Amino acid sequence: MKSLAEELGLSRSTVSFVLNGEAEKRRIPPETAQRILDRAAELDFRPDFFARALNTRRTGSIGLVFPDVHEAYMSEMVRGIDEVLGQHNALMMLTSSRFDRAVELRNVQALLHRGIDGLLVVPCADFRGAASPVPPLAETLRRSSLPVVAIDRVPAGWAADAVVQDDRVSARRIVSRLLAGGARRVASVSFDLDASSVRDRHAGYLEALTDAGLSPEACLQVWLNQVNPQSGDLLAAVTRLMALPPQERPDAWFVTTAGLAYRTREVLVPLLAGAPLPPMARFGADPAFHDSGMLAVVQPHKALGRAAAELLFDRLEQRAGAPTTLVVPTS
Amino acid sequence: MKSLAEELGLSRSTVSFVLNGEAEKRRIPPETAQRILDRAAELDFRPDFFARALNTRRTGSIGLVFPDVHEAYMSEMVRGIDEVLGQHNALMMLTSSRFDRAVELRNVQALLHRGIDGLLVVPCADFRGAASPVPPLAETLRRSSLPVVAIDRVPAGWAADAVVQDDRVSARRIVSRLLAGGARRVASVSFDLDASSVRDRHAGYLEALTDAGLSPEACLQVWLNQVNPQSGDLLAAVTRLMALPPQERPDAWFVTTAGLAYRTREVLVPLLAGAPLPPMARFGADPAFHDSGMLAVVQPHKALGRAAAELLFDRLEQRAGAPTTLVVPTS
DNA sequence: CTGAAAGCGCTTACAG
DNA sequence: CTGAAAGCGCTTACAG
Repeated sequence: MKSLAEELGLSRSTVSFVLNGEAEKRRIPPETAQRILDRAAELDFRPDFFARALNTRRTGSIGLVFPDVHEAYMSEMVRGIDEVLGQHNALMMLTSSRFDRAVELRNVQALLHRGIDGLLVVPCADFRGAASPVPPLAETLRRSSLPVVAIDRVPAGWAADAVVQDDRVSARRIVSRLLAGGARRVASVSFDLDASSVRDRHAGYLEALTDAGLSPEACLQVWLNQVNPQSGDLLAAVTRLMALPPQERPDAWFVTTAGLAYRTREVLVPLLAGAPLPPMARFGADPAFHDSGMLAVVQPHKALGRAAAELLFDRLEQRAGAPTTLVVPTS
Repeated sequence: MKSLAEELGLSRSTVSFVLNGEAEKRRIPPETAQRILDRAAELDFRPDFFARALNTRRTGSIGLVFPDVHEAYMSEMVRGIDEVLGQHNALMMLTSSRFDRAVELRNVQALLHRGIDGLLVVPCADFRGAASPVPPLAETLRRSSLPVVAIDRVPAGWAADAVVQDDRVSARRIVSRLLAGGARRVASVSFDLDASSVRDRHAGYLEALTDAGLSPEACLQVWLNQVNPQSGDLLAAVTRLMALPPQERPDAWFVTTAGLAYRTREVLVPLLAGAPLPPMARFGADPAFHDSGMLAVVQPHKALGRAAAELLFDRLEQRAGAPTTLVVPTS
């Protein structure tokens, strides 16, 4: 930049102003400005990122923290986010928390340190009742005063924006479909996470039962307390339910996530002793070209991503207001 | 840092040296060093990222450019990379090129501008014969002199390191299994990409035929020239093959990628008129809990990721040598 | 309208 | 062994 200024016989300030699009504001003659712009383009000159950031404290980067980069939902969500970031000339810095709140916190701190203008996070949740030594993310973020939007679930103590899908209504609707199909005893299987999405899906399940004039029976709810249901608790729970007298046994299954639904079916099939698989419903679509035959709530991942990114840029551009939680409908 | 130095009655240089782990080299009394370290830890002080990078030109960030973030292979590869980055205290900056070389180039430039110490890229490829206006990635990278490792395929003109799987041997082996099962006319379906992986898989296919004493017949090779085979060329090609006289018709299918294999099957099934689906083989495993019944080459994505990241750090640590291409076996 | 100057928060020869 | 000083490449009041 120095050489650019010297070459054109101008001061570095003038060059800097023009390059930052403040030519008008500074009333620099359009002709001078154009000369600078032309020459900069010729040289393919871009102000040094670090020098610029050291002064302005802005980077044009948005941090993302996702529990995993392989779940199918990721891709659509990232795509939605990417579209919006593109419109704002921002770059995303994507990290994976691997469903671990400690890793999540580390990633957020690393992103903060490296400079991001805003953060989008699909927060991890602890199992209910598991006293974690990791301080809540909300705390760290509040101190940093970084604009941030939570996606998919609202963590405890969250004081910022969030974008979620309508978990309660979706659960209610899909469980109602099971009931409309003739089921009377719908079992529900869920990770027992301290997350708004889990609570809401469970609430929707209960509502559907009530709608149908059934009273929810506690014994048909399976709460899993471990990430890996292969460890046996899923098998134990399903076995227990299938050991009930025929008229008390589940005749349909509602599972809160796709992966868990497949595992449930895997465990269930051998226990059926040849009887037909009862209807199953769950959140999360099948992968392409693989029809599991289950009812599925198709989650609006791309719309969630878009909405979250747009909300974030609203905040960055100071269109302030109290923190909101946007609810995106499912299909 | 200034206040830290003043508080301890030391110069900023001394503090800087100690914080950068050069206490020994500078022969600073261990006791002084410890005082600095302790107080820095107490204050949770970390040197400003931008100021540091402005001087050192290093960021501790590694850029990743992947064609997509949703393909299943991504997750394992990212995990492998992440493990190695963790060991080196590096953070990854992940971007998606969406199979578009123009986007790929933009992403690389954005990463370069934002400062990365090295780059890992799963390169996009053009369709063969499609003269792209986008200059080869290799060119841009050569100019930047950034350490870089290509994963999964070696682009044309690549002068740096690469880590690939053994595409030729894997293809040969799996096609041989089709032949060992009794197939005599194995059709091959592939995107006609200008990529080493595509060439190698095709070579392996031909070798397997030769091994079995069969002469490759050109008419059984389907080359697709568009990303989206739903546009009809796949249907046309498969229809053509199935319209051959019975003894010339394919009795097994080898497809170079999983997604394309599912699409091929989708197109094939209606044409079979109730006849049993012939054996199919392909690269890429089924998603969890979904058995397609096809033979599959399980790709060593995690190992590829690990190996690529390790190679990159070797370069960063100056353990130089000529560019190499590592070949990781499949299973 | 323009430029000289201070400053962003560090690192790193260099002199002692 | 330690510190004063220059410099990394910009931005941005401020004075004119």
